Amino acid sequence: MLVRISTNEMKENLEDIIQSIYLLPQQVLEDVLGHFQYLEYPKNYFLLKSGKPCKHLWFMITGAVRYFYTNDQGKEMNTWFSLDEQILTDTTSFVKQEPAQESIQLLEESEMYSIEYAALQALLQKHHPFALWYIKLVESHYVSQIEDRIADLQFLDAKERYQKILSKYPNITNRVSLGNIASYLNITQETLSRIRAGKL
Amino acid sequence: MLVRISTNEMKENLEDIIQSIYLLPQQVLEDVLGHFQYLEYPKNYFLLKSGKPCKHLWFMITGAVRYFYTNDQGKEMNTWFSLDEQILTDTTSFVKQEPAQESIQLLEESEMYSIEYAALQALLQKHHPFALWYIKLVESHYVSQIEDRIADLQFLDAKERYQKILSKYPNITNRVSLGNIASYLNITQETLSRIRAGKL
DNA sequence: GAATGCTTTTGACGTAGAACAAAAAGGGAT
DNA sequence: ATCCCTTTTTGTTCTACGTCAAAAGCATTC
Repeated sequence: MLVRISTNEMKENLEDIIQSIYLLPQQVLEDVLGHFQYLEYPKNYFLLKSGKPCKHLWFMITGAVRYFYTNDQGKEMNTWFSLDEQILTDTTSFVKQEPAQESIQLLEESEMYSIEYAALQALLQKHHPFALWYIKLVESHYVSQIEDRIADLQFLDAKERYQKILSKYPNITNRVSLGNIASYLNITQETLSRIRAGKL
Repeated sequence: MLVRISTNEMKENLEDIIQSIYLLPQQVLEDVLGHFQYLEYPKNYFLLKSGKPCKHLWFMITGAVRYFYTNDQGKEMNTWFSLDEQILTDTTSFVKQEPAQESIQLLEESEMYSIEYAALQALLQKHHPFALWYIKLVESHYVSQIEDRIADLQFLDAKERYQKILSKYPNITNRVSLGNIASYLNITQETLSRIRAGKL
């Protein structure tokens, strides 16, 4: 499923998000916006399958996705959730254009804008302000989120990590199954069920 | 301790490292090199203390450092080691210029080049190619390393993580104490000692 | 509303690694 | 060599969480 909407309607949402990262001159902004596409995808759709290079950077407007690895025993292990207004990509695969080790799957029907790797690279070369914009994006999106996550994994136990994701996404339990959350927390669903029941 | 060496001597090492990230036009390169400083610090020196904003990006030439948090109980917990030719900074603190949550301490006498945050920002605004250079730096240094680390923490047990750091830094056991490595692996030194002895 | 298939909960038991304690093994200095 | 101080190893006990198994809850569909 893929729906295009009018350029005007599209611009409003996306423009705000882009300008909130780093203000671009009007002329650069126009050029940039022209390279984004509006898309709607159904529940369970794969934005990215492991083994393929990640060719897009997505700006999700509404929806929910999970990132996951498949381990040697074939078990899927969630590494991340993003709900609603978030920037999505497999950073490692995207920046190197190498096969991704993880997959990105929708947990709900979702709407988003996307830009292709090649278009992004061309814009970086063409517009100095866009390069500065992208630096801000990488710094704020990739880096800060990810470093937080390391500290969590290293210092918090299962219960604390559960509380933390609940405070980040208070309604996550209504949108993501217990099994998926347990996988993200790297505990079994039985253990998460007991944490939830207050037995741990 | 702080030693300045001649501009010529300095340039050679640093220039290679910089150009290996992304090739800069000669004129931009000169401007950039002029903003780096050569430094030597003694063992146990703190490049960064938690609570202070991280004002520098360091290019270590030789030496060894640990990154660590201090938890609520006052226990120091290592999050990372860098040995020899590595780029060092507390990314989160550096990009936001906010107080750092972690500290960076030398484990050996070390030599490095550094550039200040303000100088870096000015160069990014001034030179489009330097902005492209910095994007490469962030993508390769910050992002790839960090994402690997998450996968390790999430999917590998203590023994596997130990083997992995050994394969990254084969001689790490000669340069970093067992206690420091155990803290990085998030296990006790007793457990690491047993892993080393093959009893686990 | 019975049947079918997911998701979540509960129970019993096993285990990796923590915590605590104490012994052993290395270095330097004198 | 001897003393002192740090680092590493060994032994014992304890606990959070995993594993396996089964039951309960909740939707869909016929």
